[in-house]
Amino acid sequence: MLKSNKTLRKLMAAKVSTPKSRATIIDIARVAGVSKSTVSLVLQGSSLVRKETRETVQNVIEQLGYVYNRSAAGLRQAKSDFAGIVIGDLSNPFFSELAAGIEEVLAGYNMLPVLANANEDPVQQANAIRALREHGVAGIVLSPARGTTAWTISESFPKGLPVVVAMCVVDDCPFPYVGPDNISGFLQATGHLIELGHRSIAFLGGDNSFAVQKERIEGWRKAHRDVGLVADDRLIINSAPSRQGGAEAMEIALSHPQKPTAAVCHNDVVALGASRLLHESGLSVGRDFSIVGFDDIAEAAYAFPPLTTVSVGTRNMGMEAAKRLVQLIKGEAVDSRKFLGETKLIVRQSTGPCKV
Amino acid sequence: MLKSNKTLRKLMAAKVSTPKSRATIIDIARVAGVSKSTVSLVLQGSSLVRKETRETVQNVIEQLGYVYNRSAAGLRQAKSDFAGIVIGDLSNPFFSELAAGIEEVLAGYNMLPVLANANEDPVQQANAIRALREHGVAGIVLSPARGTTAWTISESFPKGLPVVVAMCVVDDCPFPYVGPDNISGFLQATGHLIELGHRSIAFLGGDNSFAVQKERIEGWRKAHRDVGLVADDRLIINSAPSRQGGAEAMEIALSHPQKPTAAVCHNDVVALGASRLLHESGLSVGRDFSIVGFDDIAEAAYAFPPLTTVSVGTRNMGMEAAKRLVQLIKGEAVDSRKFLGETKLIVRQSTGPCKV
DNA sequence: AGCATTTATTGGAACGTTCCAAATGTCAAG
DNA sequence: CTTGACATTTGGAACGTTCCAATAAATGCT
Repeated sequence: MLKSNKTLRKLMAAKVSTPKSRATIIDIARVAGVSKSTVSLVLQGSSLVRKETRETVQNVIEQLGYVYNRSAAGLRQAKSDFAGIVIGDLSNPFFSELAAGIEEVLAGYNMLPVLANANEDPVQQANAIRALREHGVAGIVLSPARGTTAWTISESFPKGLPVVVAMCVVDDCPFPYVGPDNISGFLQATGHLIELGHRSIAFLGGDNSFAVQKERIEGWRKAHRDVGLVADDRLIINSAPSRQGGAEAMEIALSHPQKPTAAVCHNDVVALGASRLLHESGLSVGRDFSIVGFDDIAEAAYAFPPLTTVSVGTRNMGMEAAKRLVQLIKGEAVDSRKFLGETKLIVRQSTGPCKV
Repeated sequence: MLKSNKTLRKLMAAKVSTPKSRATIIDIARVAGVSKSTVSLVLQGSSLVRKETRETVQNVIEQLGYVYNRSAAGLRQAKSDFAGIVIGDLSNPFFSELAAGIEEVLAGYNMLPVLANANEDPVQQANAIRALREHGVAGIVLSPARGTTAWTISESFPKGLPVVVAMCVVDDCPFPYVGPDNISGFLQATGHLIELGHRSIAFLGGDNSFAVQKERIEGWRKAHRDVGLVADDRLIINSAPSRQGGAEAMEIALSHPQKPTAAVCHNDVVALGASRLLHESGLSVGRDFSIVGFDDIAEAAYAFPPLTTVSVGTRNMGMEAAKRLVQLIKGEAVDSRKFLGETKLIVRQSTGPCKV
């Protein structure tokens, strides 16, 4: 008797056909009195099915509360409508703006973004990418963690997977890139200081291990050239791209033989650190020494004094990144391999006229 | 000859077995000289397979760069490790903080958040939920769009799907809820004004169509009661929860017979609108009239003058929501059906002592 | 009436996993 | 040498879709 076990299971399964789990295409077919193939055609909006049939099927679908199973479909046809986003930290407004831009464009193509947090750590980043791949995302927008090299990247991605790199240049990387226009941003920042009468303007923070550094320094140089001045390379002071680094760099700047009266900084965090050191040294930021940051992070406005900085149009860059990803996924030509977002100088109170 | 078409296809498929698309469990099995079942067992870390075998298989996996196909697995076993997040707008820092909190907890369970934007529109919200369901998410955190009713919600969700409602109460809704402690928040806000000497404090913005309104007004009342005062209901001035609404409400307040000297507002946006109107009327916010907002959106700090407001610990609420969602998914008991986040008064410059 | 063409419909084989029942191999005890 | 117990491994049937080739039905043409 125990042998009938299997048959029994089947029987029971048949008995309790409708109760658990979602209805399938086959349930629909049975109720509508057509074949599963027909239901599938209706689902795909094919013009092959007769109007009447389509309507019958659609009614049954409605009635049974059927929900399409995309995983199952994805198993058969290769395409997926997930797009992965790998970023440092969602709660950083810089990244969430980016994500929002991506989401907006994706939604226009009925795609859904799947988020993965890399925490600025290459190892976590690799895991995140793997998880995304396991889920069969159609492509990935990657905002590389620091220390990511072209090699790391090529390691993580199989040949065919569409990828767009955002915000942070990786040298020799074969993927389209979307990021801020560093040159123009630093041109604006430095130009602003020059207009205020400053003639000895330091470049604080970062070092050449950052791919963006070259461009940023180039912007600083160009601003000088444009008005017939020449930037003094001795005023480039490297440091870690952190608050601490900013403070250290400023310390060096203050006792520098070239006596800078102002500085542009690698980013806002460096600027904030530098600003604090000035304050602690009894100098008034914006009066005794002018400082400009880069990124326009939320904190820049909170700071004391509110930081003059360069905003990089983060949301728009997210949109551009997503646009390119979709093009890649569809196999279309990509608008341009390198998109540089417009930058905008935001004048607050950390800059003022040169008093020397 | 044309008839051999099918066979030909097969042949070709066999010929070019490895080139395109990802390797499968079967490819691994073939190379490792075991059955697909064994590979599957290895993948699941089963203790049934011999150590040697496991190692062989793992080597081959490594070697072929095999990537697990979760959709395929999901087809067979019912569970998914996607969790849906439905929110109004990612670029609103209020929501992105929430999402970040959710992401953090989810990551701890190796789950991935899938984002869907409802744009504060019930129709888009329903679509978003449907899309998420089609993708087989294991559960959803929903921050309901305005106008969402218990009925709308029950309409969108099948019986079994785990759902946690966040940030915005929906009456008679069977799902666990996580949101700010409105009563205590308004208690703090109003208490702050009372301490500053204000005795005629208006409640600006919102109306009873907002589920949260009752609680917020209750907080305002309680603050009065706690010090033996009695709130004057005539000072409740409804309006749309927008900048414009805030300005309108403030206009009414200014010509109000009860002459309020301060106001608590339904949220920060209302407060900002009210603040601007005061400014335009030549009154100094913080000196001539005090204003407190609610939410502590990023803009609150940028505003002129920086807005005194109540922060609701958004990120933490995201974490609590995710925690409950996971419990629901696992079929465990939920910590509590209703979690109220701690609120914190942030004093900036839109409030000051009563001068009357 | 017979055949070709078009229009609708359909069964079955994929897709890459997991699960089950069953098969195999090894060993110890009877 | 059987038998049973245990440790490993395995083939095949699911899961819910899509695609293809084949069928069925309806229509047009001679």
